[in-house]
Amino acid sequence: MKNLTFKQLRYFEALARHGHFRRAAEACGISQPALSMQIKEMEEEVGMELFERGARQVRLTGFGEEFAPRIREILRSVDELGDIARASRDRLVGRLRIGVIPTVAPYLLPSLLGNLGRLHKGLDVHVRETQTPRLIQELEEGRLDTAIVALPVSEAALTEITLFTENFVLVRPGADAGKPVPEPEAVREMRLLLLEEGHCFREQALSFCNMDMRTPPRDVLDASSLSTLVQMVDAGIGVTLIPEMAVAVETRSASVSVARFKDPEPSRTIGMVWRRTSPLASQLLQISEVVRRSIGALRDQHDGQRARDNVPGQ
Amino acid sequence: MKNLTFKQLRYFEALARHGHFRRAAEACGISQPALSMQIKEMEEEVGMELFERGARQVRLTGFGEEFAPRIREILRSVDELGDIARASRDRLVGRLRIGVIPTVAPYLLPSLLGNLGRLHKGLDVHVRETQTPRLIQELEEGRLDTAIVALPVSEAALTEITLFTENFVLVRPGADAGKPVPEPEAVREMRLLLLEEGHCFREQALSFCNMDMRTPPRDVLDASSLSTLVQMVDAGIGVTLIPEMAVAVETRSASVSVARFKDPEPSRTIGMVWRRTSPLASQLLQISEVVRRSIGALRDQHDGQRARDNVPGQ
DNA sequence: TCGTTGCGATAAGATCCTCTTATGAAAAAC
DNA sequence: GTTTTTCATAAGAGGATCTTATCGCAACGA
Repeated sequence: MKNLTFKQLRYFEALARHGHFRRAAEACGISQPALSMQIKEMEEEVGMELFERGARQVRLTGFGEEFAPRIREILRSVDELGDIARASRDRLVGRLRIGVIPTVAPYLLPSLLGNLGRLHKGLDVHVRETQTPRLIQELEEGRLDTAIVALPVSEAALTEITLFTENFVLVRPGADAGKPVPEPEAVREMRLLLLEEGHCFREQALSFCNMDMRTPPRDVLDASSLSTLVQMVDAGIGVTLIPEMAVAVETRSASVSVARFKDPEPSRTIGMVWRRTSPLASQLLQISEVVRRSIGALRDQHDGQRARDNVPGQ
Repeated sequence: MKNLTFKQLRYFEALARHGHFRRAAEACGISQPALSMQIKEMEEEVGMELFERGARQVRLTGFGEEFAPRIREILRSVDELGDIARASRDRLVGRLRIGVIPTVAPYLLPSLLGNLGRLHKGLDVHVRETQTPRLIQELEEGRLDTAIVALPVSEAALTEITLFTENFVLVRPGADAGKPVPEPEAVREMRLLLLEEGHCFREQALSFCNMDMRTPPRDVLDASSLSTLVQMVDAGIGVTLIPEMAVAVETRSASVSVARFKDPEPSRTIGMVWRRTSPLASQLLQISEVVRRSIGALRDQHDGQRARDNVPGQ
């Protein structure tokens, strides 16, 4: 049964339908002898006669009739493969496994998932939220299709594209609202609250204050989310830095003040990365556009809120 | 999608399983470039990349993963075709449509169907009981596989084999039991009860009495079954002829007498016919053996009963 | 950083398969 | 009895598929 071919199945089906070699051959677009040979070969392959050649008509044998519905079913399945392929040709479809770092996920995802669902119906999005090193590892193992992280990643096996750059802002207790913005070095002397180890944002914040990773600030509090940090500031425990993106969400229900730094403002660049070999490259570029659009929407929203709250703009 | 081949599907499956071209090729018994080419061709056919070629590993794309289970299902179905063929190779299997004339069916079928069911489990027997011309027509149209009729049929398109020959016996009212057996011509003068037009047995009986079909006997009664004929005789309405085969069943509950004719006894030959082109020929020969065995069992039963009832033997 | 190694892609030629046209044989139709 | 219809067979052309040899690329090790 190893040498059965699709052609033979199609020819079988045509012959069963027409009951006539010449007409069936015509329907298949081949000559009558070609069909005779293929049917014969198929019968040899199967080891049973499939058709009864009468003087005036060709009929399925009882055995052939057992084959016919199964063969039709197989041909249908194969045609369906074609349908699926055709349907997915230019459309982004199937599973998309996307990783996002925790300091981006809660702000970006609601908007992004909404847009993806609207723009790419039939796309099955899986989200993984964890820290950069694990995302990169899973990406390289093929367990993720892409990741949204802070650049640069600098992995030879990965392609990275920039999505946007955002500044960090200082979050202080509401009472500090009017005070001058401290110099980076001055922040070192304040009670600076930071995320726990492993978050790239922690390193970025430390780096801005010119702090070495081996000489941590006086009193660190290892929070697991920006939300916790802001709540801590609100409780008067200290100050913290958060990315602009998080301002709208995190300061909404807290009486804290937000202050921009003087130039050069601290910032981070968020980008998308994927395996250089990924065949999804072109689709991922499409996705990156959707991400930018989602960010844009967030920014507008943020700006609107900033105006209402009288938060210093840039 | 018209040029997909089974080979490609098998190669796809192997590559998906091994995640490695060389090993997959080895598993398929071909060289690595051959596999590369077929996969590439398949991808072109589909219009999508199915595998992601990484530096160190080969993985299914998300799209490929949608294909994989379907392809496995198709391969499974094809293998099943092989299984079915192998299982049916030497065994008589599937549907067997058998036609039987009404003057044989009620006596032969109980035993025959029992034997067929016992000897060929999995054989799906369909029985059609009607008169010879219709059986022959349905046979030639391919709506029956074989028919059991009185020979000869003399159709060029049909093969016929003899199953057995049986005599006709005279059935008279029980009161006539001791009377001498009449000459054939004498029967003509008796009130001879016959089957309705169309039954071959009617013609055979008439022929025995040297009656032309255009000069029917004085008082015909067109019965639709031998059973009816015997009941009529039992009621004293006349006499009839029935084949030996029917004696045991039909005279069991009637007080009629059965008499053999003097040589040459009237008789008929029952045989099996099928299309000369039927691929079932060899299986039908097997079937014919089962029929003979069934007839033999009937005869023995009949002989036993004849001995008990003191019916004249031959 | 530079060979080395492993892997898949590509190239060129041999082989096998499948198709076509031409023809044969058998049965049916006229 | 001749013609027609139909499927099978034969022989050769063309195409598909395989093999061996080789390339290019990336990862790995010294």
